[in-house]
Amino acid sequence: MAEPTRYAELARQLSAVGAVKRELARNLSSSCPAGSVAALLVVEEHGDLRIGRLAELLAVDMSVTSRHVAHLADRGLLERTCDPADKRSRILRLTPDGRSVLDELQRRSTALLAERLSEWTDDEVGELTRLMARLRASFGDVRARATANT
Amino acid sequence: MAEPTRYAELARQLSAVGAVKRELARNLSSSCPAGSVAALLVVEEHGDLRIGRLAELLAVDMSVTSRHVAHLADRGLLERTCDPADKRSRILRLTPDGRSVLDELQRRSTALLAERLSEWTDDEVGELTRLMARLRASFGDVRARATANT
DNA sequence: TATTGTTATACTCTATAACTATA
DNA sequence: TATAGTTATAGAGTATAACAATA
Repeated sequence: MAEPTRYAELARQLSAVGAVKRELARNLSSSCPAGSVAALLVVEEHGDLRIGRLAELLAVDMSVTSRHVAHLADRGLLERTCDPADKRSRILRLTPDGRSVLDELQRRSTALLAERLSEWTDDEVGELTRLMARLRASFGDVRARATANT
Repeated sequence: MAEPTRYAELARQLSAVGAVKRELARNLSSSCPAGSVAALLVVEEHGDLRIGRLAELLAVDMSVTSRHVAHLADRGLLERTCDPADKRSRILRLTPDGRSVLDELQRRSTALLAERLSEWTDDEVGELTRLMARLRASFGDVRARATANT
């Protein structure tokens, strides 16, 4: 349990991190919208999954996810196959093209971060990444965890 | 200088942190839009400043900032006074009402984070906050630094 | 001429609600 | 009845471009 002022400072940094994301997005200027890329990344990270599960992991409404998935499928970056066990469901899978897009994006974001964070040590970058992942697990995955077993 | 894979992992976490921000915003459900609150926080943090400077710190276009500021001024949370040294400029200042809104929001976000991050130590929360602030300084403030002396 | 700020327009992301198909 | 997904609509956030006032 941390001191109360710690939480206020963290909340402020969370609000301010939007500036970093905007700068990153501007410099990457991908052909694929950022929201769709976020969805693609989750599919890559978690492997095949349903749309509802993807929505939980993204912490957005299923309707939003459905649109992103439709967009990605139209572009051939994602594959929607019917779930034989539940004909209402559709299983999402990354296509080779989808993987190419992510690889390219990763290559460019890595180069950009390497430039901007040249004064950071390996440990510092790793520590920030680890803590952000833990923040997501502690804070953002509540709904995802709650329904992960259904 | 960190290993290349570190940067890719950080980029992924930056993409995913949106989920945390959405969860936070949902649970706070402020009367004031998140974008305007972000602007208000920067004014509080940096003291009186011009709209152009605020736009740099937020890493958004000045037109966007102008709209947020107009919205905040309409609600009486921000004050726009003319700069005597440059009649094109307007100096922004937090009003007592603006401070009240931020105080209330801080109170609620602190309570929410305290609940979700109950297993984090004081040092861990502090370290994440420190690294996020440094990320913002290293990555996001490039344009802001470049024009800070003009 | 250049700069500060505003406004008009368009695009992306999101949520809510109504709907279809299946369980 | 309940659930998985889709679609229509509306609201917030942002960028670009055209504009007004001042430097």
